[in-house]
Amino acid sequence: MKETFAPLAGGRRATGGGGAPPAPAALAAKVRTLAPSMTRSMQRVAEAVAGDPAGCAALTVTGLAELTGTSEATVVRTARLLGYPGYRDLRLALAGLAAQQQSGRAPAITTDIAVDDPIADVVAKLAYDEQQTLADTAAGLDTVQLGAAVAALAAARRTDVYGIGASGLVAQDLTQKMLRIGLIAHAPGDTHLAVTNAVQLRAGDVALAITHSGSTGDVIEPLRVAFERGATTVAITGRPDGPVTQYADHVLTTSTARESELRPAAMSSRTSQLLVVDCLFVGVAQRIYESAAPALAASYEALAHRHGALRGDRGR
Amino acid sequence: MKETFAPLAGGRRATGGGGAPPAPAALAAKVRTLAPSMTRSMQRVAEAVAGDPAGCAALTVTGLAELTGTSEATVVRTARLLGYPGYRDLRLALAGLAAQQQSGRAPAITTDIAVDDPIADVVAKLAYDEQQTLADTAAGLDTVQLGAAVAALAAARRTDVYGIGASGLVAQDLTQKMLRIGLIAHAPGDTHLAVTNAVQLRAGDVALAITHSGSTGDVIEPLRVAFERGATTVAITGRPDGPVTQYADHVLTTSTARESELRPAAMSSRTSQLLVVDCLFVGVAQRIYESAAPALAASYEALAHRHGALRGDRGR
DNA sequence: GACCGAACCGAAAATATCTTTCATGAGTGA
DNA sequence: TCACTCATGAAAGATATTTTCGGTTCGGTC
Repeated sequence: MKETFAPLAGGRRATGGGGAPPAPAALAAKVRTLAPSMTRSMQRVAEAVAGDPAGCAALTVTGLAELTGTSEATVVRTARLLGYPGYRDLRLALAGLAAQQQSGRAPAITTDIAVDDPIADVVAKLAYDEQQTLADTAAGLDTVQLGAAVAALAAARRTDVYGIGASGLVAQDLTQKMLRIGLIAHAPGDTHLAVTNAVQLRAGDVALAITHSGSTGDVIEPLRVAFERGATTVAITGRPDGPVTQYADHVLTTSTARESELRPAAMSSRTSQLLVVDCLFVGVAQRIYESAAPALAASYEALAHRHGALRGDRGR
Repeated sequence: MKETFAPLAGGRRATGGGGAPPAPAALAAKVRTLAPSMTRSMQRVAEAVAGDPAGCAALTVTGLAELTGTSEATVVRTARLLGYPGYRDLRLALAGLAAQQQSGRAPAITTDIAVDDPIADVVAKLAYDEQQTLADTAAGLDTVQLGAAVAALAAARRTDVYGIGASGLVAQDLTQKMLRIGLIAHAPGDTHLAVTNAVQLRAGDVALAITHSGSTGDVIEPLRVAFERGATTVAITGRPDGPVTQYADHVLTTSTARESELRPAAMSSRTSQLLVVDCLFVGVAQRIYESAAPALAASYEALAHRHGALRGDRGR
């Protein structure tokens, strides 16, 4: 009998070793995010869980193992990977998810975009998918990590942002915005430049890498250099277990939406990354509001001026 | 290889003789209804359960017993009385209830982002705003104009995309994607380059200008040149009455969401522009599917290879 | 005021469920 | 081909839940 002590029910559960708190409704997103790093058996389990939360919530660990043709151990492993201490907690979350789905509106499942879809359908489906991506990302974002990253950025002497390809544009977006509120940020255009820059970083600086795959060498390399130089490093990636996280003090996970031939992964990852970047920006702007406010106002001013040149500027 | 393939999870005990199916969300009511027929200890348990479903869902039977100063047996008895086969099922229902309650009180995000908003609120509000922007954009997009622009792009000998600042990133995004499916597109980095390029355009080419304000000279100028050279011109702008539309054969309108000091207009306009650009891209990819398909597949391949380097698996 | 019966209640045994360990074998890269 | 890693499930081990059973309290009765 372990009469230890009442485990202080009300409060938040002590986040186990994982670091990522259990997801409430972001489970489907999490499954998609982590699916690539799962083994086949675990994928089967994850698929079953994501496909029928209500049904799986009614199953014991043994039942789910049999249903998916795997073993109890695999089920537990999957639960762990999804961020729960064990199957019991996954099951609880599943029940919650099922209840939400039930009470909520229809799942509104959309089909993939087809080659012969009329243009109006394309618009509707793309908009829906991106909205979904945003919701997933927001739900799956670790606010603790985010807060830490914000704090680091706000206090940084200078910030380097690394990204290649589509992620490079996101990197530039963040850089532009940071410059606009008076922070020093760079987004080196190519890898060599990035590494050269990274060498200059030291404690108190921040290096931020953006890569969907989590394994883009061109981005990892400068981050590694920055990491070793003592800079605070942040990674924005869709693969929280990818190599890039090895050198990241803080990891921000972007969601991975289902993709189709006509809707490459790059689209949803970009949407997801931009949301994260926006969150970082706003968070930082809050922190340094005193000094950022004039800059923000100045931006306003400049824009208003442009608009003013137009016509009756219906402001706002 | 024991592909026994368990038919259904049915193996579990049938719901006891009770006959009453587990209550979904009417738990609080049920507690009140049954309270009179409960013993004192059971009432304590029922009260705790009804008062803090989320908290109780996190407790084991022992924990709840201690919290209420009763015993496990009493907790189980209470669960039975409430219509569940046992505590385990009550707990599951509790988790569902908690999730429902949580999701129920979501619409508090109608306010602007404040300086002292906690980071979690920032995430929620930003995501919500961007979703709103997407919905607005999709609703306001003229599919006829869009279709015409798609047709022009798909048939173009070459395409120039103009954009400055944040819009410049969107321009680059479109350019990257078009190149990836074998179309010739450029996004000149500065105005002079843009104009120089524009001079080369002629009938059968497309020039596409992206500007939120609709009056950005750096973007209008090259578009004007292209227009006069006989190229088909497209404008993506938030001001369908702005100067830029003067030289545009097709105008695609982006939505302008409300902005606040901490959420500059650039954010929502970017989201909006990207959606439009994605629609253009997908539309074009549909039109030239025959030639684009191999390129799209090749992109896939390249990505898969990257992933392959990470770990061995490629489901999907 | 004392006795009796019934029902409440909790401690601990019994059972079910979940978690961990460990040996095996499939797949991979050299 | 061989060594090696890692996924995998069987079974042991740990926890949680359910049941059993006897003590206790309360209300009614004589």
